[in-house]
Amino acid sequence: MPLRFHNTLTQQLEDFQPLDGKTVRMYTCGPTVYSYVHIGNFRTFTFQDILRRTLRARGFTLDHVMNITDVEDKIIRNAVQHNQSIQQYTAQYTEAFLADSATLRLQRPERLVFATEHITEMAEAIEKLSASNHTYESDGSVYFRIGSFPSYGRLSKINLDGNIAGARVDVDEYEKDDARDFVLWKARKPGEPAWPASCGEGRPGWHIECSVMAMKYLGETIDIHTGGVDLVFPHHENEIAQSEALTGKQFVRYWLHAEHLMVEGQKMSKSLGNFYTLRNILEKGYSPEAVRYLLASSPYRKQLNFTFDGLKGAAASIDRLRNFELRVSGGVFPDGENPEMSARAAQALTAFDAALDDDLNTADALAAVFEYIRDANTAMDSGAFLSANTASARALLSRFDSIFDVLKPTAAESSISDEQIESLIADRSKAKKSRDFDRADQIRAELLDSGVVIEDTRDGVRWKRK
RNA sequence: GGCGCGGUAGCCAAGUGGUAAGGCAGAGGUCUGCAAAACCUUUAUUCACCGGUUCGAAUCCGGUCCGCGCCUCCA
Repeated sequence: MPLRFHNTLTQQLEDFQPLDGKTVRMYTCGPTVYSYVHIGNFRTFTFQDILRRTLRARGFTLDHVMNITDVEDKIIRNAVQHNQSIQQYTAQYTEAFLADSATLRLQRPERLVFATEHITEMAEAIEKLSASNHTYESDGSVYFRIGSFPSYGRLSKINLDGNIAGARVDVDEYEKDDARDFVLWKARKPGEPAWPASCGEGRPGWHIECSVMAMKYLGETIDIHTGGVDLVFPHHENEIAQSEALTGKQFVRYWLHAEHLMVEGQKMSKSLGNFYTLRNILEKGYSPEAVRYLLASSPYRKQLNFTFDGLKGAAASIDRLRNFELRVSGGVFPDGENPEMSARAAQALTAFDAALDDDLNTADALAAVFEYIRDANTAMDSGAFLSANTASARALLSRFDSIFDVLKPTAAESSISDEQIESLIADRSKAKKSRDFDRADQIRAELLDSGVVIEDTRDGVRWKRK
């Protein structure tokens, strides 16, 4: 089955193929670095990571660009409050974002690009748009006239005719011809950072940065563009208008949008007290892998209900996967190969890939892995799993982890070395042999205090760090 | 008002015409010095509700109710 994605533009599942058949040119909307990125943002970024990894697993080369928005109203306001330049102010949150992303094992895009490093290109783009009558100037600011772009609204299916009853429409803040016209260049205001441009000193609007940076690095037509659903309108709609008004070519072939995350069944908001950053959650003692698993386990087009029960469940699921991996790598199996078990693993691998190919159905992909694990465990218990079957089991786990990336525990500072652990386990085995179970249990408790779990199996003692 | 996503067991969640995946949690059991791990059994005659189409519907159609998002630079 071919790789298929749901395209927001057509609202249909479509077979995916990059324009040149080989390299996927992908642009993902990154964070605005005015504060710590929250867990809802990371739902979207985790989806982008699963997308990246799946594309690579299908053999495509990736050219993935993510922007960092480092000039914007909130940034300016906060920087002024902290008596810092916007560069100083954004640097710390860019750092934090990259660190958090690494904690969640999000692969770095091929290029991270910063808005403030592309002001010249943005000003040039605005100049071209003005030359072709897509803009107008008002009080020193430059606006894009959506009336000049007939297919405006195609992505978001927004109705441009008539009033938007019930909607809040800003009509007075700027002198706009149409309420939905958007700003390309904001005239300089006292105390704000500004750059010189032919249309006057000022700073770029938000939408223009993505168009300019995407096309600079990826070309006029790119394969995939992603973001959260809230970006469909107006951000992505505006990107299309600007870009296609500039080039006359289709800007993006596949638009993919991640649904939002809810927290305990409610919209995440500061006033409800359910607003979390990754750091907030890790401070409560949850592992980064559990967070990653929870964010990745639900398909991206469904709202995800983030709960602490769900996090505990995610951690338990990871334990099950890791226990199986330990059993495969540390178990002693009879010689030979059971062809049925090898076929079972191959079937699971196929099902895993097929689920991901189907618009990244991660829940279905996980089911394929868990079903295999149950069958393999059963076979191990009955002696039907043979030594040569470990290869196909490992192949499946490896494929799984190339996408989900949760098997390897995050290294924690440990007070105890592997040698000390082995030595204590040897002591405990001696104690057990002489039926001194009190001593044996005491050693087990000591190890547990140091974060080491030991388990007695048929094939000897196995241990893992918690 | 417009556009969009969704309502499946205690919780999370797959399944888009053929007779309800998977994970977590719970109960009982096997194994074990104990524990853990693992396995087995068990937990939705039923998929928000009502009507229709069909041999057959969680899946298609119509209607109703409910949740959420967007409709001003919020993932």
